[in-house]
Amino acid sequence: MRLFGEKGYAATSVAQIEAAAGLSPGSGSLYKHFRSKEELLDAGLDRLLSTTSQAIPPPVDAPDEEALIEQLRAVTNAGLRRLEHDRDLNRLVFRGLGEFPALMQRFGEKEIARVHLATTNLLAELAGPDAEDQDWAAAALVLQGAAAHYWLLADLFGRHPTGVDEERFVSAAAALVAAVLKSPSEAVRSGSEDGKRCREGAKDGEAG
Amino acid sequence: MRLFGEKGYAATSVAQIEAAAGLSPGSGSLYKHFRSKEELLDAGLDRLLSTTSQAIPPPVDAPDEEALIEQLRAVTNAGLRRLEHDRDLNRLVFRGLGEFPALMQRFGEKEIARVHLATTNLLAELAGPDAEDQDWAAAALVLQGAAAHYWLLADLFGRHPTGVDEERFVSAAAALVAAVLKSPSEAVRSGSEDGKRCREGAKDGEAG
DNA sequence: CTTCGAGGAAAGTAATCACTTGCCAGAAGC
DNA sequence: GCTTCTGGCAAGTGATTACTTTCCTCGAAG
Repeated sequence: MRLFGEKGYAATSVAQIEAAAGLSPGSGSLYKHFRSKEELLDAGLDRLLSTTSQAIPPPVDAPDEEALIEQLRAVTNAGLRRLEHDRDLNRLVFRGLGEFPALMQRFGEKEIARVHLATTNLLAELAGPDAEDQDWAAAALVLQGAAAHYWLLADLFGRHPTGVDEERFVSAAAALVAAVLKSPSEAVRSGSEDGKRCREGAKDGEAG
Repeated sequence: MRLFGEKGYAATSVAQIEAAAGLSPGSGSLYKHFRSKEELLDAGLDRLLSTTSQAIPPPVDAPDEEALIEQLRAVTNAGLRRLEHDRDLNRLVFRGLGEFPALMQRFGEKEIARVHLATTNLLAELAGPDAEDQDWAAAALVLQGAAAHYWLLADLFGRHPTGVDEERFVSAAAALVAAVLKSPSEAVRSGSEDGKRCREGAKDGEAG
């Protein structure tokens, strides 16, 4: 999975996989364990999806602004660390999985939906019951999308090509979210009629 | 370039390229125009980088909140349209360019830096001179990162896997940015000592 | 009418690919 | 001790790869 993430599925040869696994490259020893290269990808993706990091500190209720921002910074940081922890999986999705729509679908349903739901719930809880009609699902998308994109570029280039370091990014993201949590605009509501369709379905306090 | 973006560089064969170009697949006719497959990628990337969309409506000064949010929505929308317009280029960077660090570097310096600078200037202008010490470079990263990630996932999956449509996303992103522009938090400043290093170097009003 | 060069096609070439076959060492079962 | 099974390796298999060589056509130049 590391090789698939680094160089893509098509560009990784079975011989290289065997060498990385301690087997003799070129010998078909890999086929004593998997019936094909694609089955190996399938099994590996299953394992990656089942071992993704889960827990994130649950939110506290009604903090002051200082604590709120610190909490948002912690959540964003945890998201970045999560992306780094599941590095192979994330790389794989963006680079090599384009030719396998079925596997892509699995990732989209299992992982993206899970993280997005958790982030949505977190924002809704942090905002409190006063702003229940806001489209926190869309706001969560902005936060986690920004984090994912920052990590992705930093991963692709070694460091983020703009030179903005992680601390500055995390601070800016936390400030943006904190601003809407404090003074929610009506524009969030006016975005769509069924904007509040995505509800708090899972009550477990995971996020990231 | 379209094939490279769709299936990746390694997974696209010269025969497929020839077929897509109207040549007879399998014949080496491509080599009458390019000396190698990699030189084709290089030349194609050059052409894509030189034909990226440029102009975005320049910002107006000191609008009220309604107009400000509408402007931010327009900018975010323009960013999404820009990503779609340069679809092949963006796909290529995230999927197939991992094996060519030199080409990656070219994209990072030319394109990412350019868009990021434009977005930073736009935010700084919209915020006005009262909030010049804020880290607009990092805030711009959040906005354009969120947009890029939204587009990327929507492109990979056909539509965004969370089900949040474009309008909701754009509204949420505009609301977030509008909130910090209205009531800037000091946390943006406290992120880093040299947070305001990235200044307004180019005065052309491009963004997206 | 001849010359010629640009560009396309057919047919190769060597390398690499995923994958298979045959063989064998060693541990386990009886 | 004999068999059996697991898992490793060397040596292939045909397919596909990027790329080359050779030949052909066609249109413009002289």
